[in-house]
Amino acid sequence: MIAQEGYANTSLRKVAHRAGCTTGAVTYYFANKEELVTALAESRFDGFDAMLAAGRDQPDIRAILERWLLRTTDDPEFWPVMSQLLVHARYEPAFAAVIERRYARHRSALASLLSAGQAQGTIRDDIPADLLADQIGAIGDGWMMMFPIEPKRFTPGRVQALLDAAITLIAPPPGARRAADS
Amino acid sequence: MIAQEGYANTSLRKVAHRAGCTTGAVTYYFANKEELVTALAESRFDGFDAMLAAGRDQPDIRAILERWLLRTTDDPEFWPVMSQLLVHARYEPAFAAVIERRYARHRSALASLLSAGQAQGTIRDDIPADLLADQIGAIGDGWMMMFPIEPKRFTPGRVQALLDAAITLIAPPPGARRAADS
Amino acid sequence: MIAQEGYANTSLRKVAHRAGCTTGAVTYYFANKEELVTALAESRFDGFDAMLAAGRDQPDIRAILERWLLRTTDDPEFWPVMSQLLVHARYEPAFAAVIERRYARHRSALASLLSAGQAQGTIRDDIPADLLADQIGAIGDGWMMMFPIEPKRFTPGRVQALLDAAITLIAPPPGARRAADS
Amino acid sequence: MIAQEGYANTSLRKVAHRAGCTTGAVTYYFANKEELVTALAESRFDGFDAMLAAGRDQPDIRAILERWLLRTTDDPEFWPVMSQLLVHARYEPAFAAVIERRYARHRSALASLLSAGQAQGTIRDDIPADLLADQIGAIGDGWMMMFPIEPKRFTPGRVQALLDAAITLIAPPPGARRAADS
DNA sequence: GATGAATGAGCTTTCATTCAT
DNA sequence: AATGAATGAAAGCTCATTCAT
Repeated sequence: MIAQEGYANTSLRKVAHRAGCTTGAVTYYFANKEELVTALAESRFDGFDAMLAAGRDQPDIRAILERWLLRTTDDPEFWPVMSQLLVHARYEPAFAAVIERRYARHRSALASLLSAGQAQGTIRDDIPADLLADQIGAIGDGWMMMFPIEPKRFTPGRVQALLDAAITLIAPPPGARRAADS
Repeated sequence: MIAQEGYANTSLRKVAHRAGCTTGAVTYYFANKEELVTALAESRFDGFDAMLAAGRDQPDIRAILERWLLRTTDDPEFWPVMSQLLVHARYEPAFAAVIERRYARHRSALASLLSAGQAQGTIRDDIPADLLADQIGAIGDGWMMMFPIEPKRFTPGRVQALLDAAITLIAPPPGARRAADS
Repeated sequence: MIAQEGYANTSLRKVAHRAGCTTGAVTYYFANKEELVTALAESRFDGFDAMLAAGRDQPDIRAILERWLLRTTDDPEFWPVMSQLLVHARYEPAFAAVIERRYARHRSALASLLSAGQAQGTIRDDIPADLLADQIGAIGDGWMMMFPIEPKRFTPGRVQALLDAAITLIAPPPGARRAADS
Repeated sequence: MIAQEGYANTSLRKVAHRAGCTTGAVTYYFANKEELVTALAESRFDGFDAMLAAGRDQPDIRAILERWLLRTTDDPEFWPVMSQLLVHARYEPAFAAVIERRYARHRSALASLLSAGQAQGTIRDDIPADLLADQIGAIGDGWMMMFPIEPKRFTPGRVQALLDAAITLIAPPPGARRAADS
């Protein structure tokens, strides 16, 4: 509902109707709208975490980014929903807290992954891992933000190119890599 | 109003009250809410363009990024407003068109700047300029998205570090630069 | 509406319908339900004050009581409305304040009237005027409270008898009167 | 619940929650809300009757009034509950019937008490006993009505003074008493 | 140019009530 | 005996919009 109509146009009535129940049933399970939306946010993050965990055994920064990007085709509503939720988080405190906690966790996971990559020489080490994680996170958020507005720009080919470019950005410079190899 | 209360909590009534006029006056000048919001978006882009134009004579990618980031302290409501507008653009076509047009212009300006930088050897050239522009744009959007939610993470020091890291990401790798210099 | 259906069964919708306008029109003039009800209370008190003022030139305790009692036949909804309002006042502070202020005024007016009567020897003076005023007020409130529940008990004859009895209660005792006469 | 939040703000949900059971349990024991409220009214009257009966052996009009007034400090919720119930009785017939029956009984008990007093010469006999009973009842109801709104006016001292005044009002006038004595 | 009255639809939420379990 | 899911109506209130003035 949120993905298709937007947060502002999503009413409990419409949600109930789409869920095939009455408005009363919705408010029976969720004390109020904020609680419903917060539960939705948690569930989306859970789904995303599960997806990340699926590839935990062989942690690979490219695979992570790829999975994030493939959410687009995988579940084309994931980004639209998340961007709606994120943008409204600011005005619903209980909700903002969820976002903050979850995002911090993702960032630190990403940072430790990058840090490991730097030790192995597969990630450039001229930028601290936490800053790299912030930039990668920002790139992901930026894509997420633009996708709902200009989905046509996210063709499979372009997505692939963006992915390659992102990998290249954080790869060690050829000279440095050579130095590490020697 | 939008920055402080969020798009969903912004009504024509409140806008009128803050503007010191009646609701009727608002609807007199703007046929409907979408037109008002679209006008607001245009004006924000205009302001941003003016800011960019101010440094047009000596185009410097670092200065551009710096100006974008400094919007945070400069006009702390710029990012919150823009993120609210962007996220709602999807559901108001006339409005989405404005975004699309303006963003495309910014991206191509950024791409030509990066392209010039690549020719001069100040920007890495192992990634096509248009892809680099997309990534830089995404980073900017990502920052814009997170700032309203976690403003505390955007301390002046962190902003500076993020800026430096972004510059480093798109700088030519040491080896490549030396090769270009020779 | 309140008189006929009771406070709890009175909705803005019903009020609007009876007033021949939309719910929006009601909330346009009254910010919320409490404000509407408070305005109603004020207006009822105003009406009652006007009625009292009409006989101000020749202040006569019997006439006052008579007018209060005749409200029953005069405007048979006055008591039902007032009792509903009074009972709900406790839970709507802005509204309770109005009641308190207005009642205090009536009580003091009544007390000074009784005091004057005591000086003239037309009112018993073995009970302080303010206590007498409280008792008279309580009698009036008690009538007001019972009337809506058992209107049949308030036949014109009974009302007259109650009035006579009340007057007798506060009249000077025969002995005392004789003493005053001498 | 009714005393604290008012009749209009009392829902079966809240009652159930306070009783530590489910809404279903409430509707299991009481077919509907009116039945619950009626049962409450009966129980309150029962409690009041029990209190009156406690002093039945030595019937004393002052003691009766005193007990009624002491309900205030005894059980400070008695008056607020009763006034809420009474005022709503009008709009719930089954409930109004209970009130009518119970009140009639109290009034006749009071009237016979007063009549006996008149025979003994302890109560003024220039007003028929039934009218006196009505007035005393009205005074009690008036106090009950005002107490929830302005509890601060009912200090122990004031309550005592009101009680004394009421007794004085219905006492035989000094002259008449002397005449009866001779 | 601007007002302010008014509309009517829609919102979130609360509620009494029903009923299968 | 009691639960708890679910209903459907109604509540107070907000809103974008219209329009006569």
